[in-house]
Amino acid sequence: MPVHNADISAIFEEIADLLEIEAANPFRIRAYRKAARILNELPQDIRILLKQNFSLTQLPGVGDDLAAKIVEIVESGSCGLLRRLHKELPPVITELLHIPGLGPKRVKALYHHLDVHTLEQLHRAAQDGLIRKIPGFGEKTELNILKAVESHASQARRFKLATTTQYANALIAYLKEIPGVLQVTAAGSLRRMRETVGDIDILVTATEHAPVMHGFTTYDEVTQVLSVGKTRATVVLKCKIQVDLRVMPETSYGAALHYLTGSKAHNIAIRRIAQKLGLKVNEYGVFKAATRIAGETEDSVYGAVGLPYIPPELREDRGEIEAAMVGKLPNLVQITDLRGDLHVHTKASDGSDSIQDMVEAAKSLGLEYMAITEHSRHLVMVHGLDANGLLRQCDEIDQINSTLSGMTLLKGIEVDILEDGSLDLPDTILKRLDLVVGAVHSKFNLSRAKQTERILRAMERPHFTILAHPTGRLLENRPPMM
DNA sequence: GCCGTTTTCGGCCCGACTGTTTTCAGTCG
Repeated sequence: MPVHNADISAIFEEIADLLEIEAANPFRIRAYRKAARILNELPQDIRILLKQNFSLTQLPGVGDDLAAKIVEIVESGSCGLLRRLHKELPPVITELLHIPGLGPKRVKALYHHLDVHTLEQLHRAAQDGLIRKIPGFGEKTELNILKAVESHASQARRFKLATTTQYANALIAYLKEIPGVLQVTAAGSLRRMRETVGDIDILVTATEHAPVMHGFTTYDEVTQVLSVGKTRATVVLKCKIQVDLRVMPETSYGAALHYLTGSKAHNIAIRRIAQKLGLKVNEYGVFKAATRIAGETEDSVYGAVGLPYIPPELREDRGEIEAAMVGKLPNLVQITDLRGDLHVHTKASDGSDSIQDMVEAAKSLGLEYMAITEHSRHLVMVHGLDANGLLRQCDEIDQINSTLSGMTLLKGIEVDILEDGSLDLPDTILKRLDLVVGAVHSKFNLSRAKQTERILRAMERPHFTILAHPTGRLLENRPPMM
């Protein structure tokens, strides 16, 4: 069984969890977590890097010790430290850390006092009223644990960006109507445009706190108020998404937006830079001793630590800070940069509009070209086109093209890549098209080698132009092909 | 456990809210 980067990352995360329960040096724990994150996001395969004699200590956060552990895991599939930790603590105990309200100290106490190490045991202990008897725990804590365990099972962990944006926008519009509210902005992973988000973070600036907190916690989609203070509150919406809201003075808007946007790793890196400059960065601003020197805008926060503005989409501590330091931040693609669309369906297969409707929509977006790419016949459930249907559509496209100015319609197909790597339509038909988009829609679980061979074979066909959705994943629904 | 334009040793980001331990630890973001 080959060891993937993600496997090593998972082992380091588990070690960090167990060390945390054992109350190990917090910085040692952080080192394991940082290395886990780096490995998880590393584009190159560790096994290949090792074969090329790459020195692992060149990776950020990886020193001699962790490099040796990575080699150990790649070679043996496991890690001695993790085996030792498992002798002291049952492996499944780390799942308790994922219950909101339970951290390492409480998990350790639950294990030592009640021998609880699974969710089921935790649930039973809470129902039996045993938890409140542990020193440091009380009736309320026990009730919160019970509720958390019960909702944990049914709760999806992350939500798609597009879905979350709808809920966030509705809430933002509502908050803007509250008297005294000046600005309402979505922050967090939503603002960083991550493909999935775990919760919604909202920043509000207002002349008064109280009306905002009252309005927020009584929003009619709120089903649970998890916490509410003077400047911060957390609720859960009907759709099960958690929302964190922070109310800040207007003068701290930039610093608060930076803090709430994250990512956590990016913020830590920025704070470390500030520290070296003798400054302190928090959500209220950038401080030199007790004097605030920046914080009204995000620009001012970055400026105070000697950096240009870094767009939210890049704030993951994946090299953007180093790039910013030397003036080499990339220019992000803007929606206005898009000149055409090469993957479009109409109601001829599983779309919902006519070609003409799609042309109008493309024109209104300022596109210069658009390819019509229906599914091919193999996808019966979406009325994929056969050769005759496709040829008829080609005639229709020619006809519409003759009436267009300033925009070109292209003839295409999203042709199925069959299990053996052949395409779902013959070359004699495909050669009449402007482009051929190939895609896998079935047999996602072939072996890695077979799947690769299948796709490579398809790409070698003479008229093949573009490979669509290369991994076949559906976010939160179907894992990528491996 | 990592790291170094103050350091090869001594640091390591910062603050809010909750519940319970009557002054603060634990958890979270």
